[in-house]
Amino acid sequence: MPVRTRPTLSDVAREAGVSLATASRAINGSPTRTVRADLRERVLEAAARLEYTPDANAQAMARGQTTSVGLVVHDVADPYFSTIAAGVTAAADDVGLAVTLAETRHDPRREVDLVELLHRQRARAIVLAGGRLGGADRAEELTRAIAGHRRSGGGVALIGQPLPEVPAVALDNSGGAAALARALHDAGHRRFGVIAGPADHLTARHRQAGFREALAELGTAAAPEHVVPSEFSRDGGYAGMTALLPHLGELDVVFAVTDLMAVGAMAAVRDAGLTVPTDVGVAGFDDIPTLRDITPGLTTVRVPLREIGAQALQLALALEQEPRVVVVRGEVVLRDSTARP
Amino acid sequence: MPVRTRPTLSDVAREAGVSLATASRAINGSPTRTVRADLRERVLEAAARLEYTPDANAQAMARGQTTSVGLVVHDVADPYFSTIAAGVTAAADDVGLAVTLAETRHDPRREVDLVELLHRQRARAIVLAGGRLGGADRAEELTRAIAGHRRSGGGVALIGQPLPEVPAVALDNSGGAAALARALHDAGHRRFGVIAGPADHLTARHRQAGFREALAELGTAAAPEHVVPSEFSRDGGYAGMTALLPHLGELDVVFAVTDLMAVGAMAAVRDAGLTVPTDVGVAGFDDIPTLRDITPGLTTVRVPLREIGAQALQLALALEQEPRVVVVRGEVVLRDSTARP
DNA sequence: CTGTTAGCGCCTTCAG
DNA sequence: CTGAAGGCGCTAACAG
Repeated sequence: MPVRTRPTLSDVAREAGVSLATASRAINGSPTRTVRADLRERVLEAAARLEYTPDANAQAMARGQTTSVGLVVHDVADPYFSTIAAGVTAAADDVGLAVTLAETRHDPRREVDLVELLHRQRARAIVLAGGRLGGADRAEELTRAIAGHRRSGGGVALIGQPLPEVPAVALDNSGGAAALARALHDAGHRRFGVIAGPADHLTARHRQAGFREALAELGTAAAPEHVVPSEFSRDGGYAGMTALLPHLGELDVVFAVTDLMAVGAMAAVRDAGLTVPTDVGVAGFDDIPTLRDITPGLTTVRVPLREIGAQALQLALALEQEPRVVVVRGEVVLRDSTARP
Repeated sequence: MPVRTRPTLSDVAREAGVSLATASRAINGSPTRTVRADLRERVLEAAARLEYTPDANAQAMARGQTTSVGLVVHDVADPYFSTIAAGVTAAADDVGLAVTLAETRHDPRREVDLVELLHRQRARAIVLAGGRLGGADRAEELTRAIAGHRRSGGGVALIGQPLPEVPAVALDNSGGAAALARALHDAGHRRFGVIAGPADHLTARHRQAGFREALAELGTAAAPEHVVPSEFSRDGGYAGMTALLPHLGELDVVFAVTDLMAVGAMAAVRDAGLTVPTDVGVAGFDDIPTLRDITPGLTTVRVPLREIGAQALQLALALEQEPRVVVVRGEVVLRDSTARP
C-alpha cells in the first residue's frame, strides 16, 4: 500500500469550501468563536471523507502547549513502579493527557537525561518516581534539570524522597519501618535481622534506619552482623538472606526493605530446607498487590502506590501552587510470615 | 519564579553571531552539512549560556517525523503487561525513541480511541498488547484505525491474537495450553477442571480450548461442570475456584488460564482450609516473574514477555516489511503446585 | 562552509 | 460569523 500523504486541515477546508480558519474552529471548537451549524456540518463531513486527523504536534506547537506528561521510573517491570505508573496514567487520562514512560534502568545519569528528554518534548509535567540514587553530584544535576523545566513553565513532582523546593509525594519510609518494628516487638519478637538494600539508595536507607532506630528505642538493637547490604531486587533479597543463614538461630525476624526482596529472602529460607515463620520470620515493605496471596502471607507496610502516583501527577500539574510536599504514611500489615512459632 | 520565555534557536544564533541555519546544524548535526569547528564551538557555548533546549515538537514537525512510539495495554499494573512494557521500552530506548503508554482499562472502545490518539500524535509505531475484546464490530473499527495509521506511514504490531494483514507477535496460546495438558497427563493426572476466563476474551478462549482439546485427544475430557467462566483477574480466579470447590473430590488439577487467576484460585483453596497440591493441583499460564517464588511453586507455561515486547516494537518499526507474524511458543514449567499427592 | 528563505500543520489575532 | 495573514521553533532546499 503506497504511503499516501496525510490530508491536512487545508485539504479539509478546500473540500468543504470554507476557509482554513473556519475548518479549524469547526473541528477543534475555538474557545471564543463559534461556527454556523451547516458550515460545521460540511467541515465535519469533509474531514470524515478525507479521513483527516489533526496533527497533535502541530497543534502543540501552535498552542504552545503539549498534551502529554512524563513519568520516570527505574523499571516498569518492577511491580512497585508499575503500580505507580497505573496511578499516574489513570490520573493523566482523567484530564486528557497522555503519558510518556521513561526508564532509568537504575542509572542515575539516565535519570537526568530523561528529565531533559521530557523537557525537550515540552511535557506539561514530569513525575519522577523511584528513589534518588547516586551522590550529591547527581542530585545537583537533577535539581538543575528540574529547575530548567519548571522555569519554563513545566510542572514536576517527585515520589519518594523529596528534593528541596520541589513538590513531592513523600513516603514516610522511616516512620513506616519504625511502626513495623514496634508492631513486631509488640507481637513478641526480640531478635531482628535486616536485609538493608544498597547503601546509596535513599529509600532503602531510610527504611532500614527507621527500623533500627525504633528497635534501639525499644532496647533491642539489631546486631551489626545481622544487618546485611544487598541489591534492591528479588535476587538481592535472596543473597541477603543467604548471608544471614548462619545466624538464623539468633534471629526471630528478618526485615527486608522491600516486598520483592522479602520474597527472595523467603525463597532462600526455603531453599535452605527451612520454613517461614517457624525457623525465622520475614517482613517486607510496600504490600505489592500481586504478592498479597503468597504463603505464608507476608507481613509488610502497605503503601497506596496507585493513589500516590495519581496524587503526584496532580501535584505536578498544579503549576501555580507553592512547592508542596504531601507525606504518605504506610500502614503495618501483620500476616503469617511473622507469626510466632 | 517568573515563567521566563524559553530561548529559541534564533536566540542562540544571535547570541553566537551566526545564522539560524548554522546554529541548527551545529546543534543537531545535519546529515549532509558540517560546520567549522570554531563556529560550532561558539554556538554550543551560546546554547549553554542561554540554557537552550531544542523543542522536540518543532523538530518533529519540521522533519515530518516524531521520535515516539505508542504502547497500548489493558492495565500496566498487571504484571503481564508491565513486563511487556519493559520490553517495548527497552527496545525503543535502544533506537532513541520514547514510549507513550496508554491504557484501555479493558474497554475495547478505548482501544480504538487510543490508536487514534496515538495516530494523532504521529507515533512512529504503535504496539497493541492485550487480547482483543469485544465482538466483530470492535475488531472492524480497530482494523480501520490501524489501517489509517499504517496508510500514512506509521507502523503497527500486535501482541497476542493477530489480525489479518497486521504484523504480530502471536502467542501460541492453544498450543501452550495443549502442551501443559499433555505434561500434566504424563505426570499422572487424569481429572481436570478449568477456570476459563471471560467467554469473549480471545486469549482466554484459546488457552482453555487448547487445553480441553488436548485432553479430549488423550481421552480424558473435562466435564462441562468442571469448566467455569470467570473474570480475567486474580479475583476471577478466586471466584472460579470457589465455584469448583464442591467438585474438588472429582478433580486432580485445575487449570486457570493465567498465573494471576491461578494465584487467586490457590488462595480460594487455602481459604477453604484445603491444600495445594494435596487436595487439588493448580496450574497457570504466563510464568510471571514476580510470582516465581510463591509456594507451592506454580506449574505454568512460560512466556518470554519481555522479549515479546521488544520484538513487537521491532516488527512495528520495520515499515517496509510485508505483514509478518512471529509465533512464540510457551514452555511448560512443572512445579510443586501440581505435584502428585 | 555559511546564510537566506520557504515551508511543516495548525491556531489566532485582526479585518471584513 | 467568516476569511486572510502572521507566527509557533525548527529543518531543508536553495543560493552565495
